[in-house]
Amino acid sequence: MAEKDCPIENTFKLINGKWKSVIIYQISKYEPCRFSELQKLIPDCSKRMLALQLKDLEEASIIQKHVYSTVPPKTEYTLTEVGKSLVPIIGSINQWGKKYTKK
Amino acid sequence: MAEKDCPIENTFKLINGKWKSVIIYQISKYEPCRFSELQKLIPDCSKRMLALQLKDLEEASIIQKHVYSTVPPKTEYTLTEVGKSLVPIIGSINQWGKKYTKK
DNA sequence: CGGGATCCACCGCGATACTG
DNA sequence: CAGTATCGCGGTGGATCCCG
Repeated sequence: MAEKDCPIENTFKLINGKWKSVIIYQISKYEPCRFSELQKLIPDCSKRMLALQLKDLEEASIIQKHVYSTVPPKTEYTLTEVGKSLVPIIGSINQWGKKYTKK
Repeated sequence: MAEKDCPIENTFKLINGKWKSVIIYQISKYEPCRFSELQKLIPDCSKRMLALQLKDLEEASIIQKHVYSTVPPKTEYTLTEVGKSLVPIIGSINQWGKKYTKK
């Protein structure tokens, strides 16, 4: 019998969403990151998606948003401890991809 | 500048699809697995989806299908070397999920 | 600058039924 | 037993415009 609620599935829900893992990875490399920085780092992710994914990640307590209420506005994203604990996993996924993903 | 083609994204394409990672995990624990075994192990995954995902994984050379042309038919799924190399990663995802995924 | 709101196209996925 | 075929809908994500 399979375990009733699957940690794998739950975890995937968090880092899935098409861009979340990449966002976490980029933030881990360059944090703190501004919104516009992330746009440049992940050009294939639309502005809308980036905003949505960041919101999801924030609600999942994986990243933290710091808003500076200046004009023009400025925000910075950093990883939480939970988010940091995810980095090695994403790192190994990255390594695996380099090895086994051809082209 | 972001790397042009992202290994993370590529890898996620492989193990994504909602059930693939769970399928790999279950096969790694019980291989060789029959189709009906996997159905019982992952009851939330519909028969149709299971078939589709297994086909994807086979085409990605992550699993191998062995068909016994008997009556009634019998198939067994096993991991390839590539598939096995994925197991530790999925394992750590599982561990992470146990820790940080509440209820 | 850093988003949110709205509209819409696509396709992932379930339900059901059929086949070798 | 181990799949495939067809239908249909709901969610995901892109394009565009707006707003503090």
